[in-house]
Amino acid sequence: MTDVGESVSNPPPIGKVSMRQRRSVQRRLDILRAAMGIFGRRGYQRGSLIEIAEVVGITHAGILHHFGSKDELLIEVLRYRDQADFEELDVDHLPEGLDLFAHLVRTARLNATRPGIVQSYAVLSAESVTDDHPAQEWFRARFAGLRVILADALRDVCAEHVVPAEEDIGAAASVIIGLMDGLQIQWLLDQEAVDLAYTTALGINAVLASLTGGAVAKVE
Amino acid sequence: MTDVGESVSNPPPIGKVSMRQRRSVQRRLDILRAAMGIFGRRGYQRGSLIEIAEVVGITHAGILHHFGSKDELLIEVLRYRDQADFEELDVDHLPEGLDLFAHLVRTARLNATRPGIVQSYAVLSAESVTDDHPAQEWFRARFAGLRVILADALRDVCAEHVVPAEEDIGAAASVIIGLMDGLQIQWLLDQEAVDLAYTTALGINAVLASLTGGAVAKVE
DNA sequence: GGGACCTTACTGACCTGTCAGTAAGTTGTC
DNA sequence: GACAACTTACTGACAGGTCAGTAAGGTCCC
Repeated sequence: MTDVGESVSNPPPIGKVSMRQRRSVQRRLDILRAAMGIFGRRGYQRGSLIEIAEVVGITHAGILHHFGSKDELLIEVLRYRDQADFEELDVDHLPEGLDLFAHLVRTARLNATRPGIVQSYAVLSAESVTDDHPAQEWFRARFAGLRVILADALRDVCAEHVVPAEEDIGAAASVIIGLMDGLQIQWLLDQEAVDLAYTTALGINAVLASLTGGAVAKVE
Repeated sequence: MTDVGESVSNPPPIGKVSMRQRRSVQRRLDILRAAMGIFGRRGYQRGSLIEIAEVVGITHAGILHHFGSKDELLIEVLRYRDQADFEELDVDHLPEGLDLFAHLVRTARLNATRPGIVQSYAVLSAESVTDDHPAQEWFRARFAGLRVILADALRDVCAEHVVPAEEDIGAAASVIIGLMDGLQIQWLLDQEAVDLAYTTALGINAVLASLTGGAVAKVE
């Protein structure tokens, strides 16, 4: 599942900002954006600091000056991605209840316009399950958090109708996250064959309908 | 989606088999199994021929003698995995109609007992979307084939009830494949938090119910 | 049945390339 | 002049792949 915004601690600049500071912040952003692109296209393992550095126009040692190691850079990229999503979708907090699911479909629609970003997320999340991967804990926590958010929203939606068993709520949350992620991979491999937004909406609506006994309006 | 068996062309041995031939076949199998384990645990990129060779008890050059290159080894591993699934589930042809979906849930139950195999599939399929990945075409073809199989089965199931739009059949097929794959990643990251078989069944049933208007029995 | 001859299954040394990371020097801003 | 933001130059590890050589198996001829 690409992209559900999450608050990111970005300490606001206080007082005067020197030109040097501003340049440094800009460089870090440049590097993060480049890294996101390279990691997306090539994966974390194959994507090298040298490639990233070339995009930015510096040497790979310059990147290590800003981010201590490749692993740290990866974690920062993941954090940055969350924040960027938040801004792009122009929301400052996640919607609740049924609105959350409409938001997810909107996100899928947005994602269909940016394969690079989707790819970075899809590749990294799957890569993270390998032994000792630097992003493993990050993704574990992220999925756990997402499941809670989705479960809350599902409980909301169901409250007015039949209330399903708690285990079904949890399972349905996992299924929605899972189908979004799985569809992204199929879509990345064959964008002609899979309509990301349409299939995502169909899947989410199927889960919602089955949980509420069809008593809920379709999101789109 | 891990594992839907597919017929693999394994030419039957004709006439007498020399000891050398038998040993060679056995070695190839040893290597394939070891490679599957290493690629699963470490990914294709991180998993090295030297690691695989150590498991088998030969040198990495020995592996390259049997398989011309690391890329070729990967493709053979994928082929081998398909074949092994077929045998393990003891089916010689895929079931049709509603039975196919019951089969998918059974597969999920089996998969829950073998994280290594699931991991190899999940990691490799996601890795394959990166630029110039040696398994990209293989996975593209595999997903396309799966979508056709699932779409056929869905049409079967729906035939006795309402017949949905053709695009919804295709989307539903993608969703089922996607949710199985996506759930595997969540499960690999946190096997306590996700019940692979239960969530898979819930997802599949939700899609089936939504497509047929709830007029179909649940699979389990 | 014994030996010549070929093939297969390797090993071990080596080559080339690439990588992350480090240390020391340079430049420009505050 | 102090410090941040670099570059240049390098190291050490490790990767996949090549190649010559070796040991053993199998085949065929006498």
